[in-house]
Order: sequence, then structure tokens, then C-alpha cells
Amino acid sequence: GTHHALDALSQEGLSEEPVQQQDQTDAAGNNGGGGSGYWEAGQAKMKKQQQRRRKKPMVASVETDDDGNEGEDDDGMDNGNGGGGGMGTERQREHPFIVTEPGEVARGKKNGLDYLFHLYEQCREFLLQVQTIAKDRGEKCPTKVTNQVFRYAKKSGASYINKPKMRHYVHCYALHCLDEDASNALRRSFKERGENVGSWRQACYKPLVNIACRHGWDIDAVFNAHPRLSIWYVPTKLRQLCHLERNNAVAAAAALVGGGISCTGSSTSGRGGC
Amino acid sequence: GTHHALDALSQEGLSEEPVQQQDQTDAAGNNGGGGSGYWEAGQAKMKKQQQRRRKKPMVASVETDDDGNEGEDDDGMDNGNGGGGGMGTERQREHPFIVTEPGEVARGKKNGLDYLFHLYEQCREFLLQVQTIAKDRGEKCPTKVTNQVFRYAKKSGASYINKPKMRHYVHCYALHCLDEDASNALRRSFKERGENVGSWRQACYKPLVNIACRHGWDIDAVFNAHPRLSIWYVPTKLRQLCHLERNNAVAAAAALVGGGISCTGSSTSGRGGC
DNA sequence: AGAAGGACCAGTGGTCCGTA
DNA sequence: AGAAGGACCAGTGGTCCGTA
Repeated sequence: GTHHALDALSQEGLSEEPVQQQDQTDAAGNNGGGGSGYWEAGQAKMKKQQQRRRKKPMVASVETDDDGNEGEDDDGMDNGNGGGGGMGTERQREHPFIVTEPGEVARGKKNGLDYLFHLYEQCREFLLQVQTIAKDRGEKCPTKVTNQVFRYAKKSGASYINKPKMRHYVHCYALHCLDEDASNALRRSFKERGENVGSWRQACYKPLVNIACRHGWDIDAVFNAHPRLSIWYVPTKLRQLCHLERNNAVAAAAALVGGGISCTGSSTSGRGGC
Repeated sequence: GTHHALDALSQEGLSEEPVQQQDQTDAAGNNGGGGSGYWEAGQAKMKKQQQRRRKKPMVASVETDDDGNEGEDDDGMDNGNGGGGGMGTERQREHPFIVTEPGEVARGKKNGLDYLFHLYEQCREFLLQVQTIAKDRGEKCPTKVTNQVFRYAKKSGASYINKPKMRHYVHCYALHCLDEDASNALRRSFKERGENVGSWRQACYKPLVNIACRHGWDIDAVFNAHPRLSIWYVPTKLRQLCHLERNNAVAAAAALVGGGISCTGSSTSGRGGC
């Protein structure tokens, strides 16, 4: 196993490299294509895969069956180092995220938030490709980033994309889409205060709940109205927070109108102020 | 077990009665409400449940947990005959469908096609109720007739509704929605020729494929554009037929333009005549 | 034979928790 | 400790095939 000095450098992205980025892109006619130049050129590709101790065969369920065609090569999934049976290679985890300002590149073995958001854009591109393929084959066409899309991403070499991670930060990406200024301000503030990623992530909920409030508490409608956000499932926790806040607002409004008890059906269509 | 003489009468519907039709209707504020008076008044309710030999406990997984509230009573699922543990009661199957003309009531132990289509309307009403409940609770809201909706229908007493049946005839209902005249004509023709339900069902595919052709072969778009049809998944076989026909049409168009071989990228945007 | 539907199954959405 | 992600699980879409 190689263990380069490169390892120590800033490397937004990967411990495992995003191999054959081009291959997957032209797999379905190069649709989309917008806005990925920076990361692909500057960051992701300059790093070789590194390997550490082993633990499992790891390359077990390769899933070569489903759609091994469409112009992408099929065995490139594990990039050109190990060869053979896949034994002995150990994938490294992605570097953890840190709170970075907009435009800031993370140093050390860390990844920044621009890179995080870029992963969502990549998933969108993978979805577009899956959709193109599905339409071409006359199969049912996903409208969201589904398991199938994650599988496709992995098969296309984007092994650094995985479902738990993407679902974990969806609402952070949502804020970035819906109110970039607020998102940027939050990042700067949390970076300045030296907060970790977890607390920044937590803090992203509140402004989203406020946005939902301004849209009649319909968080699904908020997501669906945004072209890049509509392909993501609304996270359960965000949905629950919106529901709770709506109930609070309704109760507060009711308390204002009546005194508490016998108040005939106030349909409270007004905002409580969000 | 009771075995009435009523048994021999015409009874669109049921062997098992659609109990508590009212209960489920006002469960979520009586939305929809259009177009079900005929069947509910005339047919479905006039029949008592009959029971035959036993085979299984049958009332095993009653699913009382999920949402046993919202104004519908919870134990009415098995209607007021058996009582106790549910042992000893044996549900009868629905009577088989026969090809009937529009407006015609099936005689004997048969069900007609108006009744079949009415079941789709009922499912839509159940979906609307499930949606209302979900929105009220701040849970994710189904846009299609899902397993959850079938479960809700069953719980509401509509034990004659089940997934395999509804999925089996979806495309027949689609034709009824999209071109009622053509659907009616087909029914009359197949009735006159004494065809059975299976061959009528098969014959429903072709006119749908033609409709898809007129809409650029996008059968999903055709379904989604129709308010009552959009809640149903496009059946796999219909999707496949449309895809096959599209390929045929493209090939035919290509053959017309070129002689067969070297014809530079004809993008064939024209219709072949559908 | 023709038809209704219980019940199964592969792959889904969702996220926990063993891992580093 | 904070965080990444393999892997699990309940419930889904889909429909077969034992049943009547």
C-alpha cells in the first residue's frame, strides 16, 4: 500500500479518489454539466488512493448485473491500484467536514462546506443521468435521489457519495439553496465562534423552519418549488420541527383571539409573524 | 353460518359487505364525496355478509396500532356478525367481473365494469382521506394509491378492495378516464361478442398505446395529466408496450427516410401516424 | 377454463450504531 | 469527543401462484 506525503495536504474530498469522473459524465449524453469544474479540476482529481489495514473483502457485492453498459466501463469502480480480487485494499473514510466560510478551502485532513454542497450537485447530475437512461429504456423514471442513484454514483466511481451522509446534511444544503445569504452568514458566524460541524448542522434547522412558516408551513412545497432541492426527500426531523412550530403558532394565535376556552372555530389563517 | 336466498340475487359488489361506508367517509372531513351515491345506495349496502367453510383464523394481523383514531371506529373491520376471536368466519371472494355495457348491472353472481371503475373512485377517496390525515399530522403525504391506502381502505371496512385486483385493471380504468367513448364502445363490442373479462382487459392496452403515441410516447405524462388517473402507478406492461411501439415507430420512420443503412442522424420528431 | 387475492420477494427509505 | 458510513430493518411496489 502506498502512503504518500500528499496525504498531509489539503484535499477537499477524498481519501478515495473520484475515479473516472469523465466516464460517468458522458455515460448518458453529458446532460447538466454545469458548475462542477472547480472541484473536479482543482481538488478531487489530484489525489491518489491510499490504503491502510484491511478488514473485509469489501468489494464483495459489486453489482455488475443491472446496467453495465451505456458507455461507462464496468470494472473501473475500484480504480487502478489493487487489481485482482479486491482483497488487501482497504478504503479509507472521507475526511470529516469542518465549518468553512464560502470559498474557503479546508486545510489538513478536513473537508469544507463548499465541497459538501458540491456533493449534492453531483448527486443531481447522477440523477439526471439515471433519468436519461430510464427514459431511453422505457423504464420508470425516478424524480428523487433514490437508492438506485446512490448505486449508480458508486458504480460510476463516486465512492465518496453515500446515502447516510447525504441524508444527514440535506437540510443544510436546503438552506444553502433557499437563502444563500443566510446560509453564508451562518457559516461565517459558526466558524468565527469555533463551533464544530454538528452544531452548525443543528443551527441550520431554525432558518428553514422560518422559511416554511412564510410558506404556510408547507415544507414539501418549499422543497418542490426549488429546482435543485426538489430532488431531495424532506428530512424527517425538519418536517417534524415545522409541524411542531406550526402547532405552537396556531395555539398562540388561538390564545390571542379567545381567552383559552370556548372560542368558536377560529380558522387562524393569519401568520403569527415569521 | 347463514346462507341466505339473497345470495342468488344480483349483487354488484360483494360477498363481503362494505361495512361502515359512512364511517370512513367522514373520517377526514368528507372530502371528495362526488359520484359514489349510486353504488353505495343501490348496491353495496343491501347485502348481508355470508360465510362459508373456514380455512384460517384470517383476522390475524388486524393492525390496530397505526392510526386507530380520527373518528373512525376501530373494530368495525369485520362487521357485526362473528364477534369474538374471528374464528369460524370465512370471507368469501368477490364475484368475478363480467363485461357489461355502460349502465348495465350484472346479474347473477357477477360484478359489472361500472362497479369495477367505481372501486377506483373509492380508492381515490381513501387516498384523499389518508392525505388529509397525513397533512394534519405533519407526516409525509402520499401522492399515489400506496400500500398504506389499501391498508386504510381495509381498515375502513372496504375489504373488497385489494392491491392485486386494483393493479390488475388499472389500464382499463385509464382508458375509461382518458377516452370514455372508446372505452364504452370497446365494452359494448366485447359484450356483444361474448368475450370474457380477460380478453376485454387485454384489448384495453391498444387504444392506450395509441393515446401515448399522440403524446410523444410519454405514458407517465398521460397519466399525470389526468386528475383521477395521476394517483395510479403506470402498469409495467403498459409501459413496456408503449416503449416497444415507440421503438417500432422509430425504426419504421428510419426505414422510410434512409434505405436502411447509412443515414446521418435522423432525429425523427414526426409522428408515424397514431 | 377463467378469475380473485393471500402472501411472498427483491429492492426502498430511513437511520442506528459499531467503527475509526 | 465528534463524525463517516456499512449494514440493518420495517414497510413498499410488484405480482405469482395456490385457491375456489
